[in-house]
Amino acid sequence: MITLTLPDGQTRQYDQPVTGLDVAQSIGAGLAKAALAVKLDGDVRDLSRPITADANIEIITRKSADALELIRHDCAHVMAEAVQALFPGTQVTIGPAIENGFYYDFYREQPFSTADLEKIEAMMKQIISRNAPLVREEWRRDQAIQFFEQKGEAFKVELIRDLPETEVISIYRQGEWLDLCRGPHMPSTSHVGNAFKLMKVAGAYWRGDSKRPMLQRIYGTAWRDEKELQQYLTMLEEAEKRDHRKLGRELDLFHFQDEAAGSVFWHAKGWTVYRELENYVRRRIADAGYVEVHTPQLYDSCLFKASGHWDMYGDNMYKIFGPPGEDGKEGKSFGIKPMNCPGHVQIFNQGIKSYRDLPLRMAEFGNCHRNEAHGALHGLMRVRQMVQDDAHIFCTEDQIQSESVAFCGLLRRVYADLGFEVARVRLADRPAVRAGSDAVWDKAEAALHSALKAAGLPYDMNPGDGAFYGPKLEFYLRDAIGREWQCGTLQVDFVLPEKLGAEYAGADGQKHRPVMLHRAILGSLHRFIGIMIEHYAGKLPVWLAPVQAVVATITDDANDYAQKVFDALKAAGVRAEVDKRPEKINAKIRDHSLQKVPVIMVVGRKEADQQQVALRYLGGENQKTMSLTDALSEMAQLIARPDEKK
RNA sequence: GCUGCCAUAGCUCAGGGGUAGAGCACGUCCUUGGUAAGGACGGGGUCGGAGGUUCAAUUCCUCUUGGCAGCACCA
Repeated sequence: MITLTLPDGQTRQYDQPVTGLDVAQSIGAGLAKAALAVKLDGDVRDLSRPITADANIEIITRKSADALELIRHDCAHVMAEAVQALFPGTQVTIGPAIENGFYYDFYREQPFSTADLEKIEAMMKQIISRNAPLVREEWRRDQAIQFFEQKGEAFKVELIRDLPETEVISIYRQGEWLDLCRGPHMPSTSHVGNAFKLMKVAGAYWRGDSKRPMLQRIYGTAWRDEKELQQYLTMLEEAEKRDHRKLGRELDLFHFQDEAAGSVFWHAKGWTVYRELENYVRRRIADAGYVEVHTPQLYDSCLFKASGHWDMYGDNMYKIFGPPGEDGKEGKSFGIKPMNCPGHVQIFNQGIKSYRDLPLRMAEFGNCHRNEAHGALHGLMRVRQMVQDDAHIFCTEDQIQSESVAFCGLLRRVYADLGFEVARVRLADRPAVRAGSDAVWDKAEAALHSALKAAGLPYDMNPGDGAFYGPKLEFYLRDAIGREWQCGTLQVDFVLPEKLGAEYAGADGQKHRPVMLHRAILGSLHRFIGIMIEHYAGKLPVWLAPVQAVVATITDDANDYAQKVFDALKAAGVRAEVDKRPEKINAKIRDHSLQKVPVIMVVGRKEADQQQVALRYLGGENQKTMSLTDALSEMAQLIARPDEKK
């Protein structure tokens, strides 16, 4: 007797093994028709597989949350069949469902072109309309290897060989075509529907390993219906409109050029945003008990050799080699700092530190250079020269927890001020290869766990992904169009203080090693500004906007008065401009709106006569006419920085 | 770094073996107009760089630099 429990708590009993389809049918013919798969105790399985034990069961239909993954995975199979039908000799590898869609990696000498994608799409539609059932078969290992070897599918053979002996080797057949696959799949290909689209072709390494062959990955997106697909495509368009590289140029914030690839030319407006943001963080961390320092750019290589960076990250560091000496000896070698930590330890090491000095929170907005690979560069998001809101907290092991709690609070405050929420926190714990004893790791990980609990932040684990020198927290924020960005980080470091000989005198009069917490809230200021530009679609909060108000005249008669308003705004600390061009007011409104200026103050003869301004907000439909005095006090409210607001 | 694609005016882009074109932007002039584009005229390009093929290259080929998408990387 098998007892199956439905989501609503109802139970059903069967005296012999049944399939998911049987269960659906026993509930209703309509459900059986709509069923795509079943979920047994949380595991999604084919509708046709026998159920042999008691379980909680849920019938998955197109409406279920799990349907998308099935649709996408099946779509990947359909695409693979289409590709092999159109391009014989192409080898298949793997093709999973991913966020928003799926991909499949192929091996073929000749690259796929964009035009090929259309052909593949057309073929996929044919395959789907053929509606072949997706049939699961279980094969013996040697049978599977022989079959794929005969077909010349070297990658599949490698996959099978690498499967553990205990693993069942399952094959899914759709008509003539079949693929090695763990499943699950929907009953037949027509369930894929037609709300899919092939998006792009790109290279991807076999098994993610840059030493192995480059495959061709075709990405597609797939949804339940046309409407969802359209929504997704619209979201992509929206993301494109917000692209910070485009807005950066249009709003005259910054530019890039070949002679300094990966470095930013900040224009006056962009630099205003940068300085505002940096100063904001500066005030916030000062309030939180940090001191700010500034350390050198260029160091003798011996420092980075001692810290371990020269060996570990040398390829990504900019190095300078001095001329050889007269005796023919090698010249000195230098490195431009890729991060601030070794410098901070040098400051810590000056004089004698006592436990009374701890925790010592040392911050720096230091310019760091990293020779990032060409392919990694991406606007402000990934640059070769950047500044982090970096700080190192020198503390005792016992202080890790309280410092982490305090940091979580500070980070939340900052994200909220900047218009974001913490979307996700992950705790990356000990990796296989690591420094430090297990006892110390236990303590550090426990401290981070309890810090997150004390801070009331839900989190999940990122097992084994900690740095070799200690566990870390990763903070993600979500932007206006739903994308997540990892910005904040807190890393516990047992290693660097030892390598660079940091110590303090404990209450016991003995020397002790401090622990270092590497932490950043925004991460790279460059990248964060990129994220903010996209989050706000260029319409930065008033306190960050490079130009906060423009005084625009209607006729020349108002020029003198406009100048007076402008002067008053400047005197009140507003970043203002005055527009006296002989253009119509419509054109002026349009120009400044496109420049995302938050406030436009229109002045004509009427306002000049009555010492008023017509104040109009960006994107607003109507305007408020008010006295200049009132306008100034309104502006004072608007430009208030988040940490200065009452 | 790897795979593919791309590079033409400040921007967005068209063109094509016989030394280039649009819209916007820019300049001058006219217009003084009340909340998202007023009008006329004009200036502007070694067609990313270096080689090669050719009578002739911006166009075809090779290399190189940079960009885009993805992969790898991200202390």
